[in-house]
Amino acid sequence: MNHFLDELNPAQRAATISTEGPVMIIAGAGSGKTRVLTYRIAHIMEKGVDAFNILALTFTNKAAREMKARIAKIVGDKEAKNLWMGTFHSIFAKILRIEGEKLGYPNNFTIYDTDDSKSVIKEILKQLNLDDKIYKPSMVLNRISDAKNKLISAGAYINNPITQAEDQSSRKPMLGQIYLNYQKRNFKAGAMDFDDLLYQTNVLLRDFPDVLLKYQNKFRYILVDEYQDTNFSQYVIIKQLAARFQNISVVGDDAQSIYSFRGANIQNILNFEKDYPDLKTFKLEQNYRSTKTIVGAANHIIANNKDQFKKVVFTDNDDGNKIKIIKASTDNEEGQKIASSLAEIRMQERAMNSDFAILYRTNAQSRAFEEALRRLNIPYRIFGGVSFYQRKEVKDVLSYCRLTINNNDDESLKRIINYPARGIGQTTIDKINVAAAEHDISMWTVICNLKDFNLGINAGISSKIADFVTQIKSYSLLLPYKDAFELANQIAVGSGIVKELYTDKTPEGVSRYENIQELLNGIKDFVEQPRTPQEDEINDVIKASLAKDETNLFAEETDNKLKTLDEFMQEITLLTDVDKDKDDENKDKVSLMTIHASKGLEFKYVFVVGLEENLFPSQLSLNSRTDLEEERRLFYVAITRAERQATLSFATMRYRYGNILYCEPSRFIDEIDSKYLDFPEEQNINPFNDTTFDKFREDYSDGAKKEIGFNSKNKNLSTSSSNSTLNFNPPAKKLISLNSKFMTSSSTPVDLTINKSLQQGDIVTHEKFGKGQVVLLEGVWPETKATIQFENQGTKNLLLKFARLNKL
DNA sequence: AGCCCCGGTGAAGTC
DNA sequence: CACCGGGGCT
Repeated sequence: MNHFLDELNPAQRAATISTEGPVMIIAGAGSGKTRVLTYRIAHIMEKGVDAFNILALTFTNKAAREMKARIAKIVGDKEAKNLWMGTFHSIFAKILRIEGEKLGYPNNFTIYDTDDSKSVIKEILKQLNLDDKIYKPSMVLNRISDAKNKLISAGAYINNPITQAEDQSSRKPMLGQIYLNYQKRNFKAGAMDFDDLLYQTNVLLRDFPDVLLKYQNKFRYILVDEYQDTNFSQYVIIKQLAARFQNISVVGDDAQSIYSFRGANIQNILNFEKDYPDLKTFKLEQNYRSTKTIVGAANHIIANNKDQFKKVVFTDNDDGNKIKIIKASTDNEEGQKIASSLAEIRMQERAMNSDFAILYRTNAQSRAFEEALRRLNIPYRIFGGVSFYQRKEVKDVLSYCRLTINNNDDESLKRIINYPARGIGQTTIDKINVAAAEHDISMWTVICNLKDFNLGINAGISSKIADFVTQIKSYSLLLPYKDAFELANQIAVGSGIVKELYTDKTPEGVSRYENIQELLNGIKDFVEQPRTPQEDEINDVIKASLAKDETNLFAEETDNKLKTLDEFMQEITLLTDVDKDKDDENKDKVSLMTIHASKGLEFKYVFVVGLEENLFPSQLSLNSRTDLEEERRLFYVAITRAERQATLSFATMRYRYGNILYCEPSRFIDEIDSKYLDFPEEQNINPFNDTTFDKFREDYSDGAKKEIGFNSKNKNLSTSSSNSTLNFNPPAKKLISLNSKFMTSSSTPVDLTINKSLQQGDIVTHEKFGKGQVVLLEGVWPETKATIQFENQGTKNLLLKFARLNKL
């Protein structure tokens, strides 16, 4: 049998066997990067290194799983299982579960998602009496996120003259204070946001040399995939961990760096060379994935960027088909043309649905393709977009789970303390919230000791709150004894959510009910899968800490085999879009996703759609060269996903933001040498003549200008000279809204004396419904309901204490 | 206490 | 156009 090293070309082989010391591998698209990474790990293990001593950081959990499976085939399942492999976020979340108590976090800390974070920021704005129009929560969160990814603490932020000057000049001087409060609040709630997982890991490694040493010794070999997309915070973690043994290898491709918006920094590659002067660098330049046409076109595209490493990607594969350009008149037609082109290729090439991907710049573009595919009965799966875990009903159940695990999780508490309705109103919740903020404690602590706070909450509501506390406590006590499925099921039923949804027989209600079932099924699957060794390790630590807790009387009886709810929650919060694919992997479906999500994947046939100026490249990227270059790298990533054939499409008109927008083909199409391209036939264009294509573009932009010519008033609304918008504001609609405004503003106070004395048969007038007759009176004042037959508006049931009536 | 309707506002990519 | 928050309605 061949040894696996024999499968490699000389460059790959050299990169694979150079296991000691710092190594940088610059790997072009499709050059066998994953194979090298996999074999490197296998090779290190064959040399006798224990899998427990190897840390591999990948971009998705799915990539980690697949790589582990490949390694298992070489070194055996048992050994491979012991590897520490996963995304930065999931690996360091696990380490923080073990070590976080040193930083004052509970080991069952909650991970706040972006919604939670924004909600916390909104509260802080309220508390500080700041305008959320000026301090937009998403903007504030971005700013905090940036700071954390640069390892700037709240204190440092406030004391830093540069950030202060920036915030002063943007009229947001309180950002530092918000950041400080945000950290305090999250800490108090025992919660970390995504950036904290990296930031707090840095704090841990900085402030606890013994911990640093422990992990330096543990992770003797460190491998980082997609290194071009790491940010400063990640870079420092790696640098610290590798400092002792220096067996650090990074694999990346500067041409595929597409995440600068979340702090990724190409500079990390350059810094790497500075940090490790005795670094060995390898270049993988032979592409095994794609045809000569695709590789050639991709090289052509990327050559337009100034910032790049010298690298020549080449292939010995066939020439393959030219890259087809599809022109559509509208976004919907684009969907149809892509779907039928897909069906045609599928038939001609006898391809599977799963051989195809449709890649777009923004999630909002997916709709037209979904519709067209559905019409042709082509099964598809869509990655990203609104996640299953974001659905209201799912989040409700998960909030119960989160609060059960971490009672201090204020965000979850607020969500469910009155859902399903149990008579704890907004006023009460506000009081609790204010008290918690004042005393710097969690809302849970307040409601557990309600008597001590004198909040003016009456006995009735107090007892309802006490019931709620008892209920959650009963779940928390069960955590160690029930598996995740049993407990989640008990929570879903016991909370009343299942009942509430079950009684709702509307289509939406049924679908919500099904989503809860799906969630529970997912938890069941999770419970049935055995733990990995790292998960066992973390489990031991958490269970040991539970045993220390004297309030937990039965901790020593805990069944260690049990996969518990807290483990499930950890797992799902850090899934990437690609990881979240719930479908059976074997199902034969077309993949729809953003180009960002497609990174690292490959498909035989790829459609890159929406190639229009201001969409791709995005208009937000047009202000700076570096942004435009990132956009171009994104296009490079898209094209290089294709093995056999790539197709590009654009529409000349599309709906966006409720307007019709006329579009011009993307400059990126121009940037490809036309010898690689196959233009639409009806245009009768000589594909070997670039100037003809320029003309073709001008025709479209001219056409657009002509068509919107009558609407010149609106022209100045558009952001670029070549795109114009048409605004549709039907006058009729305006009138209606004016009318209703008029009606509500002229309202008069309700005369309750009249309402109280109404009798059956009385004739009344209502300012909205007109004239009518009382046909029925039910209930005792002030809950009296009247059924009134209006002359023109039909029969209405009105609550008399509210209804604005006059007696005639 | 919730539901509904209105008007205002925003609109890229993600762990 | 889609989403959200506010305020009116019952």
